[in-house]
Amino acid sequence: MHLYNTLTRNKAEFVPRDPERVTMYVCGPTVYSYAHIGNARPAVVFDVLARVLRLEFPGLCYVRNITDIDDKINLAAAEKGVAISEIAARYTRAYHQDLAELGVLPPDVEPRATDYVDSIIEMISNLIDKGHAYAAEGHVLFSVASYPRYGELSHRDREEMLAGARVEVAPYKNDPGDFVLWKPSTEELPGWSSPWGRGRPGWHIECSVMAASHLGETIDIHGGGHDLIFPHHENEIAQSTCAHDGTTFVRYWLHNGFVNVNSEKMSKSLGNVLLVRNLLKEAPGEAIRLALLNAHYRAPLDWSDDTLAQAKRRLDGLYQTLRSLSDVQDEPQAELPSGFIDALDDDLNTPRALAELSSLARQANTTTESSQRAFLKSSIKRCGEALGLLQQDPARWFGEGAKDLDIALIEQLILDRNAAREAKDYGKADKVRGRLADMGVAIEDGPEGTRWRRS
RNA sequence: GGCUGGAUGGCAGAGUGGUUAUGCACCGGCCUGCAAAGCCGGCUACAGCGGUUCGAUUCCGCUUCCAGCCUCCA
Repeated sequence: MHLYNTLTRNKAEFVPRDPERVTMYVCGPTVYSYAHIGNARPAVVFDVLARVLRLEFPGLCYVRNITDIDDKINLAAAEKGVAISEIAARYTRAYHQDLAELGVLPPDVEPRATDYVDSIIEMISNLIDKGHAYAAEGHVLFSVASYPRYGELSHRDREEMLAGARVEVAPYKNDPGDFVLWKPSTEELPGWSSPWGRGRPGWHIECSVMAASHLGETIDIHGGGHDLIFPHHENEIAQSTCAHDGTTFVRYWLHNGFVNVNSEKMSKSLGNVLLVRNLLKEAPGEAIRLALLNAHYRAPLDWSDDTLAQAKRRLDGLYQTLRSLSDVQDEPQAELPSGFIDALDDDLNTPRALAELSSLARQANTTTESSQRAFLKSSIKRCGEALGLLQQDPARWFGEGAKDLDIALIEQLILDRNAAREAKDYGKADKVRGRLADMGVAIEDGPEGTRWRRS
């Protein structure tokens, strides 16, 4: 498999340090509000990467953290008048629910920052001892000047960064680029006692600590949103590398592109933040997942009014094919077609993989030979599995068993209509079909009788 | 200002130095009582200007436009 590494700006073959235990860390959410589509993208993308890696490396250890200590959480708690822990718990739960709807499998480990404060304090002390950090006015800051390779990931020069600085530099910083490892907490804010007084961790340190705790000093893959390249990941590199005496922190850096909404950046000030839970009212989670995978993960994805509907219709077609294959056996051990594998092995090219999947569906729709149909069904299901799609029963996808539909009535109406057709009373037959259509039910007459689906 | 990455058909979105992406929508045909689904075909796409080349959407340069990051936003 070849992956594009942000650090080298090149696609390179992925060769794990230890094929028995491939290590991947992805920056998870800060739990201060409901997940939006931009949070969903990395979750889905790296879920697919984990699935694909596991095909070759079953010993993959995938860690995705929850950052449950952060000033944004504190702010949300103050605004809503609830306890900070309650905010974190509430949105962690919501995050899990939303991702489950999108077919995202849980990572192997999901550490929470607040469980690692002792280790965070330990790493900070270590950095101070080694001369990479210093305490000032209750804060502890990382000294970027002590790490000459700072800026390597984001391709930034420290001098140049200063020229473009938009923010006032805190007076306790030795260097404007220094960032906070630890900061003091007031009485009402969550805090832990430390050698520098009661306080809480800064933003970046928790990921360095959790990654090292579970995956060791060097990890194979580290992923996250494109915006995290600077400063978050740049700072993680500096901290981790310095704390571990120069040991390589991450071998492959992967970053997913942003989701824009109608060509604009999604932001609270523009009021165009698309929450996963709201999108789930418009379409099934699987359609959202497909929409996310329809673009290459590194490219920006523009979410327009049409995006979800297109994905939904495409899934309709795919499930239609699976439904027509319900008479043949699915072979769970079937191998993935090479074209499909090649696409995913090429820096996780999901659009190309989806094209392969569509091609299999077309073949399945064309052929009548039953062993060939069974083979294609198995291939489609295995491809779907790798992408986290097409795993439900087509009947379920098309709405049978849905609570808001009266199945018995639908079936009775279909019987009525077929009786009318038998009697060549097409006027009545069409009238019944119209009634079903009003209920949101579409009818399909086939050689094996009439079937229906949610329209 | 600095650093990245983009500009592909009605829409979404891959890819390639010369041959079909794929999907959605639309149009025509087949099938069907009619539809739907499916199948077959169509819809003459690669921002602009130069250069390299037998040949460029694909390589190089320039221009225009767009997006992201520049200390706590996935």
